Amino acid sequence: MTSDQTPAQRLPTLEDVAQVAGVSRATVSRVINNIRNVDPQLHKVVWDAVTATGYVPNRAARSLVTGRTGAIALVVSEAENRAADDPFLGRFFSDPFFGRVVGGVLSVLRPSGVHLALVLAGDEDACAKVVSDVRQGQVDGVVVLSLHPHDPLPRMLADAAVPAVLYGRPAAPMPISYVDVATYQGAKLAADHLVARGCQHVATISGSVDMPAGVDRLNGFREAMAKQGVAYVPSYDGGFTQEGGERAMERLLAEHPEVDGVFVASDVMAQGAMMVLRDHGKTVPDDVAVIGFDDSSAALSSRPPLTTVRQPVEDMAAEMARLLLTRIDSRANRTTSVIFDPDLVHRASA
Amino acid sequence: MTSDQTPAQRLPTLEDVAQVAGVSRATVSRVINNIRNVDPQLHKVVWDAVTATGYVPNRAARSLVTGRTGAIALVVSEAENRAADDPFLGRFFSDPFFGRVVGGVLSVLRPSGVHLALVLAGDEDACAKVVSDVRQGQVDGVVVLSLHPHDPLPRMLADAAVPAVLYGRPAAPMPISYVDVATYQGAKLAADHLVARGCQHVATISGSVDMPAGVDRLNGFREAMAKQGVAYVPSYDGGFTQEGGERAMERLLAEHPEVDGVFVASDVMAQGAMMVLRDHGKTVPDDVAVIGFDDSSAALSSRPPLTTVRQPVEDMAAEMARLLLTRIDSRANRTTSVIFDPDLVHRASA
DNA sequence: TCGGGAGCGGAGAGCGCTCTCCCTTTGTGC
DNA sequence: GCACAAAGGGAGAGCGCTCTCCGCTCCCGA
Repeated sequence: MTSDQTPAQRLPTLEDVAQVAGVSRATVSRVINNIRNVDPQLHKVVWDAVTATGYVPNRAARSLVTGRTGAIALVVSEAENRAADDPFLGRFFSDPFFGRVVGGVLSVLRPSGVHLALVLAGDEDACAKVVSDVRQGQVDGVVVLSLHPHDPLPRMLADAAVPAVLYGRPAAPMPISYVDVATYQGAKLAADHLVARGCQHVATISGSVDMPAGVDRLNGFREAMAKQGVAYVPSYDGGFTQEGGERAMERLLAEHPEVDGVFVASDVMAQGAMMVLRDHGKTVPDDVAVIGFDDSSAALSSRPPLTTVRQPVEDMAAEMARLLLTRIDSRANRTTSVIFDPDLVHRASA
Repeated sequence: MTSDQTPAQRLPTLEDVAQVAGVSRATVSRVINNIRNVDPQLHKVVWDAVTATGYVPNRAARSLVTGRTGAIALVVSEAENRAADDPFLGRFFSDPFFGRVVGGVLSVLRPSGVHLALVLAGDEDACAKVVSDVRQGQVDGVVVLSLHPHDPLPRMLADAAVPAVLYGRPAAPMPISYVDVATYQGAKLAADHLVARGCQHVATISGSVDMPAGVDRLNGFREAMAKQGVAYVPSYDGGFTQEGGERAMERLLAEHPEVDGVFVASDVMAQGAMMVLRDHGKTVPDDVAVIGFDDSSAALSSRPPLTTVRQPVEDMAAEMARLLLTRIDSRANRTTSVIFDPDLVHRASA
């Protein structure tokens, strides 16, 4: 009664485990970190002692000596000069995308005990902060969701040669790892589906053409239609916003009233486009078939539900985490890219 | 040339700063942590040395001795027995709410250098993990977004007497800190606005009545209408989903076709309700005025844009962080609640 | 039988920081 | 002028862990 004056206060340390197991601190450490050959019997004895004591490694102490923090940052970078009231960030969090990314990343991180720190990088200073954070060992690396084509963060990370993985190909070529979806292939799925439905007059509403996703979705669709023998596809820029999608569809209907199939480069734009179609008395998909891209929440809440090209977001996010952990482990500064195949999700709009 | 073999490798430590400043390590530490009286002149000398060396405290070393990690977790808890394919999490990330919470929390955390770790607690095991994480010092405390009334996490946190702050009053009374919005007051704003518009036949579509938000929004609205002399307000349960809102509106129109004003307990339900109104040839707000609650993305993307009761989410989230940091600092186990005033955001629907 | 290597485990030195002592210096009241 | 207090600053002991040495044991081939 007098010996244990700290009932539930002090957490068990390596020393405690070592004492229970009857070995030295070093051996317990080796067992826990699976280093070198430890006698299998001892191995078991040590693990029993670990469970008996309820030992959990102190990550601060471990960090101190290894120089790793055991944490990576998920950076949501929206850095770009623009009006302070631009609700872009709101719009970004506006669909399951973010949640899917987090889920995918955590599925890889959790088993390895690595923490995920959330960081919002709103301007160039914040980007600089991110870079210095990883250089100063606040985190071991970063996974980046970069929302703008002119975001300086990817370049800064590449220059600093710091462990980082992007979601999506960077706007300009640079030595940095990323995961992406095979956009051309996705656009082809949409094109082939529209043609198979018997659409005779196909058009497309594109995203901003200064973004890789915008360009690729447009060119991919054109190429796929060309393969189907359709030499020309009218296209209208919707700028990846709902209002842009509405305007683009207005123009499209005005200039090509005979249109009976549209590939819209994002679900949000498609939602706007379908509202306009409805206003013009066109039914979807009977008068005009519509296919979106992303499979965001807009795809489900729109009427009718949107047929759309889906990216395997969770898998891509998980791969980001995997790439990053590998990169951190093998201190080599190699950049890698992994490209995933998209799916066509069949719903009512096409 | 031979002395500095590690050009940009080794980060400056307290020792380095001390050497530059010509004082001891202890003094630098005192200056940096603002502890005891240090000669103001020395104070300046030390800070100059800090900037000169580019020193940044090593948080692992600091954690090791203070026993604090300098990190808190943002737990998104959706634990509850239900179908695996329930897309609730997706729906949750489906609006700016999450982003606004993160922004609010980070605005407080950033200046104090505290990290925000994201944790998804999907089931009871994950909740137990959260509790043990904070007991084992993986994080210093948790900020919780609990999505279900039967979520076991709040109770577990309360029982463990661990630093934690909830967003929203817990479903059952328990000793745990939380921030919330004055729901009755918000409902009153909606009621008064509908009456002021001249609505004669007011009804409400409520959320799930097993959730505090559901009950309070309903009762608050009834009470406020009663104060306006309206003894009875027909109400229909929409279960906080878009489909539920649609069904509730269908029933409402069937049973009370004369309705000319509706308070809908969430924007998502209001979006569904407005679609139904439109299908029935009713215009909003001329035939029927609609007021939502939350000010989520649905409020802006719906047609017409939704007049809605807005919670000061950023402020509330910031307060959560503040409460948590205070609680962590003063190891006392005191629970607090802070209640915020809602606003009525005037848009086109009412 | 003996040397040598391989395998296994222990001892101990820190990682960078905070914080408790303790010494020095300066101020203050009689 | 002296005793005492108070305040500023230094020395040094760890926090809990990893990892490099190093020594012991065992096994194998010569």
